[in-house]
Amino acid sequence: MSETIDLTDRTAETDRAASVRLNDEKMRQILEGARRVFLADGFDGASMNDVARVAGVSKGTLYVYFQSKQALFEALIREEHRRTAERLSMFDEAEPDVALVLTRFGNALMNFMLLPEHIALVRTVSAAAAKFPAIGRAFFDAGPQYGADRLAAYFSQQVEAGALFIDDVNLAAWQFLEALQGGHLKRMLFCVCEPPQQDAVEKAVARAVEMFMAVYRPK
Amino acid sequence: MSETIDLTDRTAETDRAASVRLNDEKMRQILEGARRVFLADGFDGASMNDVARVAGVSKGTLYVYFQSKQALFEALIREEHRRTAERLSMFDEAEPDVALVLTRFGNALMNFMLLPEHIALVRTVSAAAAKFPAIGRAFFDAGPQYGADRLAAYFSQQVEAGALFIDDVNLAAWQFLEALQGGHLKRMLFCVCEPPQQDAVEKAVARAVEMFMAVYRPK
Amino acid sequence: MSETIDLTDRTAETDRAASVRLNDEKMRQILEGARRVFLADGFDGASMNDVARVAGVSKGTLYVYFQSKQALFEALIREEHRRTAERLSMFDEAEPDVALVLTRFGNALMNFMLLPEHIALVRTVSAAAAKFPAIGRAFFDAGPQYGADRLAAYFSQQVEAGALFIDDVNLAAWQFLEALQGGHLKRMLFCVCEPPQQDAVEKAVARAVEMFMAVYRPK
Amino acid sequence: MSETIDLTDRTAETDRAASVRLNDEKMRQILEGARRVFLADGFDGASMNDVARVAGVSKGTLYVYFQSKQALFEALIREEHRRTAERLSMFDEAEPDVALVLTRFGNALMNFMLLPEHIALVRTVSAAAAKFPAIGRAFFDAGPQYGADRLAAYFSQQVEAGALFIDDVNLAAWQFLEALQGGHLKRMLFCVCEPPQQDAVEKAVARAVEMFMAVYRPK
DNA sequence: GATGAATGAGCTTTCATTCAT
DNA sequence: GATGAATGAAAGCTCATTCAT
Repeated sequence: MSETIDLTDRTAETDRAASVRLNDEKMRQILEGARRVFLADGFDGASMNDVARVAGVSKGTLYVYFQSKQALFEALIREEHRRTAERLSMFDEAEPDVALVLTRFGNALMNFMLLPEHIALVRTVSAAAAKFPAIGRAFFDAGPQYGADRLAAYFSQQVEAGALFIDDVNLAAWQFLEALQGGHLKRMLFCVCEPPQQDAVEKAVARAVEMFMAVYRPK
Repeated sequence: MSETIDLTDRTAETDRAASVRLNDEKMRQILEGARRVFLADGFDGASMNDVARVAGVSKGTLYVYFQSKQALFEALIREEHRRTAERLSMFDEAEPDVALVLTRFGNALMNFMLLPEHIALVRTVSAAAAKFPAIGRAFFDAGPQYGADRLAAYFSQQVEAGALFIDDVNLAAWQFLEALQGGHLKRMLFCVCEPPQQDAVEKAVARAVEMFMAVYRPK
Repeated sequence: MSETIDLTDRTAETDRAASVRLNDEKMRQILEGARRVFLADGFDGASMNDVARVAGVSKGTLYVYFQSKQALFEALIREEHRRTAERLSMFDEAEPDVALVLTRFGNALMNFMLLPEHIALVRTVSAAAAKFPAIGRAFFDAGPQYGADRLAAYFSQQVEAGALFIDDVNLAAWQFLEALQGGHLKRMLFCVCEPPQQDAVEKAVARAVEMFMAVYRPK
Repeated sequence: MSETIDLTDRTAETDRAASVRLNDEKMRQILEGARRVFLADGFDGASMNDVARVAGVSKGTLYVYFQSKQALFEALIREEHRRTAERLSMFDEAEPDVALVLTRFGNALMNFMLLPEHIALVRTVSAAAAKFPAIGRAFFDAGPQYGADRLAAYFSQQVEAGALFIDDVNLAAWQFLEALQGGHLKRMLFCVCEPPQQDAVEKAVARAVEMFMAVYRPK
């Protein structure tokens, strides 16, 4: 069952035909083609024909590397969310100014989340989640949930250090992450438009930090 | 071009064949069938066959009422976001306790946004937005944006009345709306799971109100 | 499971989409096209494309009338073996000369079994039987077995009437039917050649009757 | 043209690439794999992929040893019918009891013909005969026809020796061979079932001998 | 107005075959 | 000599759409 596949534990090797060493270059070509086509058209909207053409390989070759359209899609999403996870910046735990840490983190995160290609990924994965729950879950765990966990851990640290007063660090993390967006992500998700002005984003981040510090900073 | 269609200005009448008065009952049947199928399978994943079967009409009849699959989908989304817009409760401007107003509003909104059928709509529309930007925009304007505008207007009122201190009411509205979600909407969007416990949602709403009041309430 | 389908109980109606009355002419066209293509190329060798072209309908239409290639093939074989069964002539029980009855029957049967189109059917069905046992069994029951049963019943009558002495009428029937062939059927089955000369067949029939009467006629 | 190939005159050597001495072990492996796959799935139903996998060699290697799928199939059938021919037991010309000779021969032949793998071969070859007449003919000549010829030669001997009275030894041979089957071969051909009970086969053989001796034994 | 039969383009996938290594 | 990566044609099948009734 596709539902039971744990995407996070798969390595690229397991996508390949057993005991066969396929061409790495071709593999990259195919995944790149799949990325372009799937992210543009969605799972159902994309055709293997298109993927083959964009990847510059024959349709048959697609099936040498991947068992099915679904398998290719899953491999792609796996690949993508690995990049996503790697992207998540760490917190500078040595920096004593919590507001500064959050501001830096917020700006970095927003810059990434508002990239058109990330928006396309979100769109594609959320649509696919209805059909392939495992894919949606893997993306959620490695992306939003992972980020929230890291942030909550940072908060716990600061609470112990007496720099913050928070009773529910998880909820606090989620709400800070949501507030950061200031509607910009939703607008891009639905409106297919250019990313917002850099200063609008920075202002949203600044206000989110302000709001957060107003509640959770010790008086 | 689908990009130029302005969904918000269309009335149901303009979908119909010119100069013919079609059966309203059939029309409702078709839209209900389309709702079930499109929201379950997405635009590309749905087939007109399924829509016809679920609606209980013949495939030919579908094309009597709608020019194409795309036209039917657009009509459906239009219908849906009209319901959505109607759903958005008003603010009790007479109630002097702002925190209470926001809490009531927040709970009502979250209860609606976390309905599985609303999640399905969000998924479907965001996926379709890549192909049919007009649909995404119409949904955004009538849904999230409309809500933010109403909330911002309420904030302006309260600022004038001296009950709140806000310099950017729009940003404040958006951030309050985002903070309300506390990650629950994202989880449902990606994870195909049951709506969260009622008390978890209420806690998220309460904290969002607290956070908001901490920054914007006059000292 | 295809294995459990009882071909003999199906009527033509059940092949059709439920509650839909499809065009009889088209149905006949399709079955005729299928007959030509399947009997010439076998199940695996035939393509639905070819069937559609030979039948003079579109590929899509094939699937309006039949759910799958296998379903079409099964319907065809059902149709064919109905014709086959009808073909089996009765025995003139009033005729007192048993040898004459057997000679007439043998000649009629051989004339039918050696028809190129019957040979093609035997080839196709026996090959398909490995994949679809139900088809092979249905053909066997309605063809060879049915014939053997009828013949055995006739023998029983003659035994009771004192015209023949047979202890195992079933075995006697089978061996008479086999002896009739005199290698001609095998030659056509493997050699793709013209049916043998009429007099060669008649001689084989005559010898088979002789042989049969030599053992089973009362002295 | 495949029609003009005379399988009976080919030796294994001519299948091989000119002037190369290929590995005999590999050759056997391939033919064994081909036997398993072709006899199970038929010519059209079998894939070179399956043959390669079952044979334990690479797909490329198949084409080193055989020019094409058809060539491999022909080589296999050639191989098979050589085994078949070798299988045909000789007649004990010294044994004075003709009925005993025929009974021994009949039992040995039936035991062989009813082997599931022989049935599979008959099915596969008869199906292939429509497409590759040369294959069907080669099988017929080396199998049924060869057997009938040997038997007819034995009959001639016995006629000359005064042990039998037969005017057409060829027809007599064929009819004895057919009568032996008693329907058992047909049943297995169409019904994909277990071989019949040993005693049922022996009874059929005994009756066939009886019937034969009743006509052709001198009074 | 409503139907459902019919279509043909296009879908995912398989397969016999080739070729560089 | 043996391999397996790569191919493109063709397979079975689906689907949005049209049209005669």
